[in-house]
Amino acid sequence: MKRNILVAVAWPYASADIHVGNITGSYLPADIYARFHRLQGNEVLMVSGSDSHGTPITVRADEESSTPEEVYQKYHQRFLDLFQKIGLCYDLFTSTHTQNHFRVSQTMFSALKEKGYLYTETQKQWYSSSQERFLPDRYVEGTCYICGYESARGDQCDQCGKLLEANGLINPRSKMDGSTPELRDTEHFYLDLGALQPQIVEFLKEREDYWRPNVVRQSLGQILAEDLHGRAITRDLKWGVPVPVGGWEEKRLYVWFEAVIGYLSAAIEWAELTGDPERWKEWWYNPDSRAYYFIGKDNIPFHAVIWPAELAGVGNTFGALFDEDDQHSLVLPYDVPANEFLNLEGKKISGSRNWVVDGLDFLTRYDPDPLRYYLTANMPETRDADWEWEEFVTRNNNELVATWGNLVNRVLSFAHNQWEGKIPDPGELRPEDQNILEVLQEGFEKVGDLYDRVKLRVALTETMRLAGEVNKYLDEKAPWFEIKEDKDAAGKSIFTAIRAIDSLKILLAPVLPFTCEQLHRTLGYDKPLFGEQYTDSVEDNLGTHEVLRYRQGDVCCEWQPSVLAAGSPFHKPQPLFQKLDPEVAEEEYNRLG
RNA sequence: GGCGAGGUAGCUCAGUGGUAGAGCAGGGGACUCAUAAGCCCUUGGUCGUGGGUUCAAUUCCCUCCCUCGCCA
Repeated sequence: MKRNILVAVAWPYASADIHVGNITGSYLPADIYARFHRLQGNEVLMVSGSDSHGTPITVRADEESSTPEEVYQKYHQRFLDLFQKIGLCYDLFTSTHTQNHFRVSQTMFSALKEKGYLYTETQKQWYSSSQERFLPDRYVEGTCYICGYESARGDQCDQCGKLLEANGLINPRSKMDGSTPELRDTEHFYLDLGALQPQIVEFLKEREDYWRPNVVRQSLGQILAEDLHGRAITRDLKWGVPVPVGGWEEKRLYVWFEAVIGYLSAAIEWAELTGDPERWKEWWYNPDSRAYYFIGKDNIPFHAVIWPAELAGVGNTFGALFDEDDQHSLVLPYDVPANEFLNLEGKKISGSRNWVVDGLDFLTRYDPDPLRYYLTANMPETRDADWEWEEFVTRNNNELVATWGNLVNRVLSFAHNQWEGKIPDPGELRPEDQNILEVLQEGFEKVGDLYDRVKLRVALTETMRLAGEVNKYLDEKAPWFEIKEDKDAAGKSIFTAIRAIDSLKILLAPVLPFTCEQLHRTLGYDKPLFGEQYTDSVEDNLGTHEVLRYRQGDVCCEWQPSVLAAGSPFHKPQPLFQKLDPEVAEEEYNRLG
């Protein structure tokens, strides 16, 4: 039975480049998951975009004497470039700065308001009269009222480590221009999480048995211990989504409230772009569809608590306001398989201290599949992991080149030389041949189950173990001896080995799409394994935004063992992977810091 | 302070109520189809500490210690 799978991927904040930690945290696992389900024949919709609003972008714009729009566009373009190069097959990677997203976000806001889950409250906040704007807490500095440290930030003191009430800072000054801010009243809308708490607790408890413990227990434990309270969802800002209420023209929706709505708005935009504007409902209004949210652990509260609260809160009111469908509620997250963090050589990744492996920079020297492989083999699914250049080189050489790449190369070279580029006809297979093919067949179930449960790291380990089994089989049969005595016997071995390789190709394809596609062509297939990525320009009343799209097209192969036929032609193999000089590890390490 | 995750062979990690596994690294061997890759054999661990439940715990419960994260 075909299933609708929504692969919802974290929205990168458009004010910094993406590094390997970001990639393995959410983007890569999402892509692997989407590719797996595409091979399964399920209806996959993978969406995300650039988180384009918020104060840091306006601050960056001020620093660079440009506009928030220019800042977000710059990084957005770089995201599109990177995602194509590492093969992230988004059905739509868009932006929050679109007319469509504005409309969807404002509808969510209005629906929550109509349901009574919003209220307003007035608070005091630092206001810079020189800049004529309210300052976010972290842009105010002053003397800590606890320890007396003179350069405490508005939200936290770096000396005593205490979190501060910004209003209490002594001698406050703006980090922007050093001027002295004053406290002013400002009114904001709040999301009444307290009122939504029972629904959230029920939502989490229903999923407690299959969610990752660090995601669900943390959230649930915290709520049960301390209860939820309202959170402001508007800001005094000019850049962002306007608040759809009269008299609120000077304020915007707070990014944390609005960005998560992107999962819904991107699906709606995708449907519009494909010319089938109702199609997003197959994922969002269909109670049998499953929504998976791939995020880093820093985003857990927003996806395990706040976004579900927004969705549960609107109920069927979103549809009623948006497209006059009051029969359906929006689908709640099925799973939030958040990853932990990736450290780098034992230390926290830090862009500003150059302790980072940047995605685009990496790809100027290495191929995407070795990156995807290493990040998957080492994915921080249950706890923080560590990127070590030495391990990257070792795994590349020992596992990709030696175990898998060499298996492909030794079999196909031998076969191509001895059978003139055609797959030998094996006649009747021997028990040992059938045995290894059965091992592979069972692999499809086992590995498939692991992928499905988002245990990508183990799925890959198990697949590589199977590659090892095929190497073993080959050494036992030793077709290079068989051929001297009995070419038919060698033909059986080689036929079996090629089928095994062709099957392994499918098992590995979610993780290694580029090299599996190459192998796929070498084996003589006409149609590709996957569709193609492409960019597109979309115009609306906010301007133009580039998007990344995916065209599934006419593909072949499903999540099934190989049925490659005897006699079919194939090409002489080219190495799938480059062996790396061990010195590379040291060179790369020396680039850091 | 509250909530949570993790502490298993030199390294990276699996795993289970019945006295521990993989890969890499280390040691030895036979072979040559292959990017000197692959294959076979092998050396490594009182499964953080102290208790408890049990016929039996690394696996369940509690204390404590260490690491990391989240919240106020």
